[in-house]
Amino acid sequence: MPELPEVETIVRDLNKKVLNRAFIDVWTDVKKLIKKPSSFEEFKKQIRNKKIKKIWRRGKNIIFDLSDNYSLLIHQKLTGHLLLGKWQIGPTGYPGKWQPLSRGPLEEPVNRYIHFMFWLSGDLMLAFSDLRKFAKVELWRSDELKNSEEFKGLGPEPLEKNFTFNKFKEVLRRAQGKIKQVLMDQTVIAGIGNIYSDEILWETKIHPFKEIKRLNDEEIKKIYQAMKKILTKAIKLGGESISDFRRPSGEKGYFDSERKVYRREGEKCGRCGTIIKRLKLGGRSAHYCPNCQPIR
DNA sequence: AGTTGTGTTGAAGA
DNA sequence: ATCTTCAACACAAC
Repeated sequence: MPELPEVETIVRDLNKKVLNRAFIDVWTDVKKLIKKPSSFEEFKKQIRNKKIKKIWRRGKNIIFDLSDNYSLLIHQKLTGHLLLGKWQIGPTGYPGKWQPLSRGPLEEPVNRYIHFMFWLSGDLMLAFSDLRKFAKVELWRSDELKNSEEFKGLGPEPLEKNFTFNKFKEVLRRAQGKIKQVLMDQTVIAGIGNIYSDEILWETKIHPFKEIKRLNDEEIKKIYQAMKKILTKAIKLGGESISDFRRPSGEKGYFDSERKVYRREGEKCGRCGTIIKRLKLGGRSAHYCPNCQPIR
């Protein structure tokens, strides 16, 4: 599940490998993932021969800034991830499936759900693997994307230097509801999902269901600090690969060694030994330690 | 073998 | 308006 650290990992890896390459051609077997422009044919026509100027992240969105004022936006949703390498449509073994031409992590099953293939200049391919086909692919005029409603609606970037404690307090004051839900609300703050909201709240010893209104300044400060610390550390480790996420090389991220509560229901809390529990919150799971994170 | 859980987002429902 | 539920989809685990 790519959240901010996973998306950032992909963006950093890609920036090292594909700058100044051009999109030569594109293939897909799920045209409906392209939400903009309205047809794959048009998408293909527009992206051809556009050069990659810069790759950046906004929330969980990956944006390729291209030549001629174009921007390619990819939201990986639950199971999507971009891969770099070389493939060919397999004539044997798995007929009709993309086969990596080198041995290694790209051969892993989780990297084989390839539904987009981009040919880049300089003899390199960019593949998009997305098991559940939830992703969103859009080609924008760069200036229109920056002024789009979906971009303006996104909350601030938690890791930006000018995102101060006072600004965090301000956005929380405007929000309402339970802290876990608010942390995952992209219009409040951009990039945090289920994994990191659970981890941040365990770190701060705050119950995921605690109402925003009932948080005092000290608690908000703790959340602010834990958020910066955990997201930064996760980026350093290349993200979390407990499930489908892989970096562009096909390799796993190593945040797993730091994972304290997410998907650890029934295990012992690393701080106090109490059994970690799971609660349902708006159709998704919240993992927490009932001793360290009392309701209050 | 059928049912449920998985988690992001936007749309539909209340 | 604002909150909750659900659908999109594929697979693992029960």
